[in-house]
Amino acid sequence: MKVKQTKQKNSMSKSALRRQREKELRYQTILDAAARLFAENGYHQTSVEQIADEAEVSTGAVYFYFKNKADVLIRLIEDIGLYLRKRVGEEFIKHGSTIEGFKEAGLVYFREFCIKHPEKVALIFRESAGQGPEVEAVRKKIFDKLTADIKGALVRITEKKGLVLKDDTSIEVIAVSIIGIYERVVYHYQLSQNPPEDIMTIGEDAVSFLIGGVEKLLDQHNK
Amino acid sequence: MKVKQTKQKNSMSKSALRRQREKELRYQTILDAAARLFAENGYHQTSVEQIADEAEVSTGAVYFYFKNKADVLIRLIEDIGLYLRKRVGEEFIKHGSTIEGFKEAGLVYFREFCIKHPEKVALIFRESAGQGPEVEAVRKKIFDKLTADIKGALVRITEKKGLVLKDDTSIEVIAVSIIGIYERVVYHYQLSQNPPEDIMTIGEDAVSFLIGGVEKLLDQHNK
Amino acid sequence: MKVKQTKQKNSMSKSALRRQREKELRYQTILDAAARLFAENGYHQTSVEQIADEAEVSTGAVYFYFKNKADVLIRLIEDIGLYLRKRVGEEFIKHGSTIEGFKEAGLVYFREFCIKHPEKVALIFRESAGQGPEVEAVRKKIFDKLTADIKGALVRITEKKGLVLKDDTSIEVIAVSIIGIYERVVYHYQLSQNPPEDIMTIGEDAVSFLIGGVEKLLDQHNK
Amino acid sequence: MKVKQTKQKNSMSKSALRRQREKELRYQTILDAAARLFAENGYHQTSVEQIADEAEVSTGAVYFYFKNKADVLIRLIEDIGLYLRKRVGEEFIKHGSTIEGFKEAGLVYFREFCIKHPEKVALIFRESAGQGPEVEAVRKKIFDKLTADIKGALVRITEKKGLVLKDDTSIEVIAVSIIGIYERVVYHYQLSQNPPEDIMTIGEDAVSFLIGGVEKLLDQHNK
DNA sequence: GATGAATGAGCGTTCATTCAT
DNA sequence: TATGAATGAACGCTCATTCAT
Repeated sequence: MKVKQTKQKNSMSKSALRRQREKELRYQTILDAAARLFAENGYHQTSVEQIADEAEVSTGAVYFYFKNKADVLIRLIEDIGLYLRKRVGEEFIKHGSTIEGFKEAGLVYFREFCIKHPEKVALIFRESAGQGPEVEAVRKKIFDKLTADIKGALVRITEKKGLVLKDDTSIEVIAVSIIGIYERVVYHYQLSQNPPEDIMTIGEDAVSFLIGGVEKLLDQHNK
Repeated sequence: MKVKQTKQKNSMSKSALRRQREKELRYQTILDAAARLFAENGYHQTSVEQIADEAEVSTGAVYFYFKNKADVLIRLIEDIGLYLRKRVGEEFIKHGSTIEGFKEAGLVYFREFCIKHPEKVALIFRESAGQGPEVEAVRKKIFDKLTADIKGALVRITEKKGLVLKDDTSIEVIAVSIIGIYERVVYHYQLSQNPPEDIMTIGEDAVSFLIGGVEKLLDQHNK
Repeated sequence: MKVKQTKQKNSMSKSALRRQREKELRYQTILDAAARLFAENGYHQTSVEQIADEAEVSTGAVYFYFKNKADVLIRLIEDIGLYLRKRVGEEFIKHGSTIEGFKEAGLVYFREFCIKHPEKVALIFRESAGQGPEVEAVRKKIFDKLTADIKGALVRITEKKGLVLKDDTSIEVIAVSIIGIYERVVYHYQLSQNPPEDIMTIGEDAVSFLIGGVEKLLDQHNK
Repeated sequence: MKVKQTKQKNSMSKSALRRQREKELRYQTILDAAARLFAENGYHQTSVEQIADEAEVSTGAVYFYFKNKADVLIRLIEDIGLYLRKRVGEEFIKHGSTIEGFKEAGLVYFREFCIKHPEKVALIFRESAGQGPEVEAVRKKIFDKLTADIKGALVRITEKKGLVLKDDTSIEVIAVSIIGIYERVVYHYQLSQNPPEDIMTIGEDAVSFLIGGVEKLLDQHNK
C-alpha cells in the first residue's frame, strides 16, 4: 500500500479506519484486475479503461491510486519480486542454508511460484520486458536483488563447508546464470501455448542441472 | 530478402536487375534503420514515420516492403536467430562437435554476437518480448530452434563419447537452461546502463559454469 | 464575505460568533490561495485541488464557499475592482476633484495598486480575460464601473471650471481610453519577464500623457 | 504557410505544384475555421475536434499542419499582428509620415481592422490573453513590435518638424499608452454584447484624444 | 460543516495504416 | 514503385464536481 496516508493509524476513529481499509482494498482490487489483464492480453493490449472496468471502478479511480499506467505495472512487479524473494528465501533458510536448502528453494520456485501463480510469471518475465526505461529500471532493481540473494546463498553454502567458490565476480555470474535458468525454463514451458502437465519433473531436471554446475565448481576448487 | 519476386533472376533485363538490387538494398536499409531505433528507443517508442525518416524513405515504402510494423520486428528477429544459430553452430562443428567445441561456441556467442552486435541482443532478448501474440509466436519458434540446436549438440557430444545423458526431456530442459544462462547473463551485463568492460571474463565464467553442469551430469550417469 | 448568513450577528451566541469568524477567515484564505496560484500559474493551469492544498482545506470546502471554480475568479476580480475604485477614488476626492486630483489618482494607481499588488494586476488584466462568457460578463461590469468613475471625474473637473468637454459619448470614449492606457502600460511593463525598476517614472510619463490629452481638449473647446 | 516544404518551388512538376497549393489551402482552411470558433466560443471552449469538423478535415489533419492546439492560436495571432502592422503602417507612410498620417492610420485601424474583422479583434485582444506562457510570449512579441512601430512613427513625426518629444523611454510609454487606447476602446465597444452602430464616431473621438495628447507634449517641449 | 475519495465526460494527442497521385 | 498527406479510432490522462460519511 503506497498511497499517501493522511493520518497515523493510532489516531484514527473507527470510521476512518474502515475507510482506510476500504481504500487499501480498492488499491488491491485494481492491482489484481490489472494483473489478470496484463498477463492475459499483454500490457500494451490492455487499456486503462479495461482495468477500471475489470476492477469495477472509474478510470479516474485508477489515477487516484496510481501515477499512471506504467506505475500499475511497476507496483505489480515490485510485489512479485518481494513475494518471490520471501517465499524462496524462507525455504532456503528453513533447510539451514545448505545446498539441500538451495535445491529445495529451487523446487519451491516451481511448485509454489510458477504453478500456482502463472500470471505472476507472465508479468515479471514477459510483460514487463521492453516497456520503456522507467519499467526497465524497476525490473533491473528486482533482478539485481534476486541476484544478490542467490549470490549470498552460494557464499553461505560454501563458507559453511569451509570451501571456496572462486572469486566474487564469478559467483555473481553464476547467480545471474541461475536466474537465467529459472527464468527461461518457466518461460519456455509455462508460458507456451500447451504447457506440459509435469512441470515439476522439468523443474527437478533444471534444479539438478544447476546444482550439478555448482557442485562441479566446488569439486574443482576444493578437490 | 522475402519480398515476393515478380520474375526469375535469369530472365531479367539489365535494368530489371538493377531495380532488383535497389529493391533489396532498400529493404535492408529499412531493416537496419528499424534495428537501430528499436534497440535504442524501444519498439513501442519508435513510430513507422521515424523508421521511414531514418531510412530516408517514405512511410508508404515501409508498407511496401513489410506487412506492418510488427512484421519489421519479426523479420529482424528472424534474421538475428538465423545469424546466431549459424555463427555459433559453425564454431561447434569446427571443433568436431566435442565438448570443447561446445565451450568454444559459447565463447563465440559472447565474443562475436554480444560484443559486436549489442543492438541484436537488445532486439532478440528485450524489445521483442511482450509485444503481443504475433511476435511472441515467432520468438517461440526461434527459441525452439536454438533449443533444438543445443539439444542436438549435447546428444552428439555424449554419443561420440559413448555416454548417456539422461532421458530426452531432461536433455531438452538442460538445453533450455543453457539458453536461459546465455540470455540473462547478456541481458544483465550488456543491457545495463554501465556495461562492464570485461564481458569476456564474464562470458568465460558463465560458459565454464554451464559446461561444469553438463560434465557433472555425465559423471553421474557414467561413473 | 458573500456566503449567505444563517443568522443575524446580534442574535448569535459566542461560539456561533467564533464559527462565523472562522468561516470568514476560511473564505478569505481560499481566496488568497487562489489569487496567488492564478496570478502565478494562470487560471487554467490551476486546479481546484491545488487551491485547496494551498489554502490547507479540502476540495469540498472550496465548493462550500464558492459555486464553482469560475466563481472564485469572479469574487477575486470583483474585490480587486472594488479596491481599485475605492483607493483611486479616494485620492481624487482628497484633492478636491480637480485635475491635480485626477493626476494624483493616476499616480496612486501605479504606486499603490500596481507596485504593491502585482498579483491583482495579473488577475484583473490577464488571467480573467478570455475565460468564457460568465467571467467576461463580470469583467465587463467592473470595467464599466471604472469607466463611469473616470467619466464622472472628468465631468466634475470641467464643471468646476465652468468649462465644457465635448458631448457625453465623447467623454465616455476618453474615459475608456484612459483605462486602456492604465491597463496596457501596467500589462506591458509590470507583467513582463523583466519588469523595470523605475515603474513610477513610467507611470508619471503615462499620467502626464493622458492629462495632456485631457487638457488639450479643454483648450480646444474653451479657448 | 509554415509547414516544411519538401522541394523548391522551381523544381516542381505541375501536379506537385497543385498539391502544394492544395496543402496551403488546407492549412488556411483550418486556420479560418479555428479563427471563427475561437472568436465565437472562446479558445478553451473550442475543441480540436470542433476545429476539424468546421474545416471538414480529420483531427489528425490538424496535427499534421500544426504542432498542437496552442500552435493554431499562435499562428492566428501572428498573422493578425502582421496584417495590422502592414495595413496601419501603409496608411501612415501614404500620408508622408506626418501627424495627419498618424491620425489617418488610427482611423484605418477602426475602419478597416476593427469593423471589417471583428473576429481578429476578439482573437488578439481577448482570446489570446491568459492562455499560458507559450501564447503569452508570442503575444508579447507582437505587442512589442506594434509598440516599436508607433514609437518609430512618433519619432519620425517630431524629427520632421525639427521638434523634440521628451526622452526615449517616455516616447515608448506614450506608444504603449496609445496601443492601450486602441485596444480597450475596441474591446469595450466592439466586443460588448450590443456593439454601437457608430463605431467610427467613437474611433474618431479616441484618435483625436490621443493626437491631442501627443500635440500637447509637443507644445510643452517646444513652445 | 468539512472531508476527500470517486466519478466520468471530455480533452489533446498519437500513430499505424491507407490510397490517390 | 514511391510518395506523403490524410484518416480516425483509440489512448492516456485531467479535473471540475459530487456526495456518503
